[in-house]
Amino acid sequence: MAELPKTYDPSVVEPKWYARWLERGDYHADASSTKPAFSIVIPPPNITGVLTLGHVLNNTIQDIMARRARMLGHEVLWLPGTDHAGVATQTAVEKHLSKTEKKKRQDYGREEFLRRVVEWQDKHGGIIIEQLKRLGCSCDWARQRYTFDPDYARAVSEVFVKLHEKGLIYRGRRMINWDPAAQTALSDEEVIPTKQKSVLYYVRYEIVEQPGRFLEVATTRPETIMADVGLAVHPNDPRYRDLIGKKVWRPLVKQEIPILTDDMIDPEFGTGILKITPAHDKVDFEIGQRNNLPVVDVLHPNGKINCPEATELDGLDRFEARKRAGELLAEQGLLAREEPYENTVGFSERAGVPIEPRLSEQWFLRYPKTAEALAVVREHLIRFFPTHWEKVYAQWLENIQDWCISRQVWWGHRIPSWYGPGDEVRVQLESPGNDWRQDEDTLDTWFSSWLWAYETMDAVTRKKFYPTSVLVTAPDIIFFWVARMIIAGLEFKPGQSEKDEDNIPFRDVYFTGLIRDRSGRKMSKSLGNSPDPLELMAKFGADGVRFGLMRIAPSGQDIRFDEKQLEEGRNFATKLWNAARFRQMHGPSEAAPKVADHKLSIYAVEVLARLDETIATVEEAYRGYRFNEVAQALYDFFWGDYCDWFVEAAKTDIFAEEPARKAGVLAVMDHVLSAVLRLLHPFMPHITEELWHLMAFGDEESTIQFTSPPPKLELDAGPREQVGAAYALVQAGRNLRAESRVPSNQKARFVLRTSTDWIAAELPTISRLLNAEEISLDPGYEAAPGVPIAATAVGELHLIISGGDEDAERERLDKEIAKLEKDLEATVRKLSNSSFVDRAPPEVVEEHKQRKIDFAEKLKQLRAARSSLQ
RNA sequence: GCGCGAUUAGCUCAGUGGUAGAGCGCUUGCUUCACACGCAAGAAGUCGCAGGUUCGAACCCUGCAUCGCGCACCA
Repeated sequence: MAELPKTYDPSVVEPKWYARWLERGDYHADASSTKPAFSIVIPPPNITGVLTLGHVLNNTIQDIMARRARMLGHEVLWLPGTDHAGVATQTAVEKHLSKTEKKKRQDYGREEFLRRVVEWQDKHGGIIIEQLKRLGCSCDWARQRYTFDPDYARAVSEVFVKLHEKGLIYRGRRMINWDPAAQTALSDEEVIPTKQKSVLYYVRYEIVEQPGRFLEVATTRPETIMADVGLAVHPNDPRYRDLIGKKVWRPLVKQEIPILTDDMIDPEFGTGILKITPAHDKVDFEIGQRNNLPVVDVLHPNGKINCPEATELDGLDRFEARKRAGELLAEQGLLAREEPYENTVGFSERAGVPIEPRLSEQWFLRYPKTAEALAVVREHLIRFFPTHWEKVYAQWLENIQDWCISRQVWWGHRIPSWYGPGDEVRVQLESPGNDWRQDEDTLDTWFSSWLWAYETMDAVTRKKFYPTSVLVTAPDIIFFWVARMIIAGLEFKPGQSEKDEDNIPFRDVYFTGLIRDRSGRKMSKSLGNSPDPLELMAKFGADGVRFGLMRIAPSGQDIRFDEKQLEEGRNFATKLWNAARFRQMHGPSEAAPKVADHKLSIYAVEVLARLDETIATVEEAYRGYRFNEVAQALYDFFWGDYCDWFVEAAKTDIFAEEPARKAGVLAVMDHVLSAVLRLLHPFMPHITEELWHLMAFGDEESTIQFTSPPPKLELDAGPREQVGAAYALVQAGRNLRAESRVPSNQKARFVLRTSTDWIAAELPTISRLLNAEEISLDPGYEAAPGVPIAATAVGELHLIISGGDEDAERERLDKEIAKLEKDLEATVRKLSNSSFVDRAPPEVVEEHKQRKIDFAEKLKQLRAARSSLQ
């Protein structure tokens, strides 16, 4: 057996194992398996995307669940794929072409442009897939899907046709969110309300019937005044009652417009008068409808002013026009004043520019099954983790609006609507004939992703794996994706029966936190605060990154990212490696050690008992999707209980010349290491597989991936109290050493004043842990003045040093006595409180009683020592 | 305006009713025969504020403050 190198090199080991796992076909999901099914569909990353820390977090969690399920004997399907990401991809390609070829998409024409997008997709697509593989994701790559796969695309069209037949999809001229940069309609969800510093202009409108009298109207958008078709006040506003029905002169492009009333006007806002601009505001549009007002549109689709009558403004960009309009009004004496103002403006999620409310002919979906979608979550047919997202979900569904599903981008699923001779419209998959032309628009990307949970599966796969077990996603797409997938499942019923429970897309939804940078900002490309996960993996290993991230990712909380945390993950991997290395130095391991056949030291029993407790903690934490707790429990057990305490204590037996004892200790090490490797495997797949083989815990052909996690041993925990006392003794001794400035490399001598008999047998180990030259037991020991002393449960411990410093020791003892007195007093006070004794749980009272005895005993020891120093 | 989170050691965060925890950072001592990506010891917190419930509150309740995130027809 070759000795393992001192530090573990993940850059070689990780790719090696990943390649082998793929070769073996370990991630292929067998739909005909009789094993219980466990399935996850990946939230498909954008085809042209690159891996972010968010992906790392999200996919590590999915991988942990998939790997654990395999170990537990499930047939696992983790279905991967990518999303064509309409607007996002098109924008990226447009940017690229404008940079490299200085051309716009219109310069190429639709066909050529799409060819360029496909070219781009083939070049950049799949990068992220390779990155996921580097992370160790155990997806069934043979089933990788794409939202543009021919049959997937066909399903998207079919769904459109079906919903149209049901009357749920309709075409209409309505107010929509227009992105002037991408020049497409957007859904409400793609509009990000953003606080903005702007200016409130108070514009003067002259009353037609009373020349010389002006009405002041507050607006943030003077550039749309030319589109004003009226003013409105609240019907009960006494200030303006006499003006209702009269007219005013519209500034900039002079025209008479009426003054009317509407309940929606807030008399408190501005001057209590609203200018009605139906073409450029949703509320104004509604008021206009109610009052039969015309619609005057003064904006081009690209956001430039379209108003030849206003020569000064025509052709200007909307923001320049706003400034200029203000100036013009001022010049004409029609601007009463302007004041700084903060308002909320909708920005396009993709292009990052303010959206324009715009009247436009679009396709809409009236959501089906909203009541059912609410019910399945409220009744916990689908469980959310953490649960508070249920409320957010419900709020959205209860206020749901029709979904604008058409987009004026070229990259997307073409709408299956055909326009024939004589304004005839047909919605169907194939073209009705030669003289029919297809709708130019494409569908919102999410109109294809909402089918992802089942349209990625063929009938056989669906039978075995649908509904999926769990969905792992970030909460920012709860409306975009999660809610819509639930609706799709309930509406299209891809399950094996008509029942909701067979058609919901997933049983559980786990919402991850968002990863922020150190100063709490959201990570984004533009801020440049998003580290490259591949560099991080090169530095810390995929396992180190995974473990480090998971350990600090509490369920559902946002995470402030710090590279230090990944360093800890890497350090933990090295620790694991070295612990295995240490074991290996003492001979070959046993694959299935029978620890019960050996006579075990009290330390061995302790570590085995702690392992049992850890397994219980881990299992409980998994049930609640608390992965950070799993990671922390394993970290604490392995580093603390096993390495720091057990291995150090075990060295007594390892280096002793007693084969039986040595064999026992090695068996326990094998047992624990084998268990820890299996418990850690979902988090750190590569290093655990590597060590599994190096330690020969499985045979050549086997893999840790399909071994079951260790069962609990359920040992008799008899000697645990002794171990606790022994370890406490060691800590007390180490403390004495440090405070008395006996350096770590210097042997020390101790005397323990005790009559406890079992201690004698443990002296070799205790001495080793204390780096003591000698510990003598003396029930009647009288310490010389100035000798450092510590009170322990098994008696006073004295550190023998030449020329003890009486003053220092006096001071130290006083401090310790004072602290003990305080603790004892608090305990006594509590116990003398009859309400506490009567009403607290008996075991708590018992604990306090014991504590009181321990404190009193220690205090007695220390006071005796102190009095000898008078 | 409504709703949801957060507020614990210098930093990042665990901790859901019984003597305040981890890692990093810091101080001190150690290259001690697995590991300096390490070992040992230590300093460091009126658990955001104010009330309440309770024998007992970081934890439960009610306000308030600050930060973040949703939702809403702020012109």
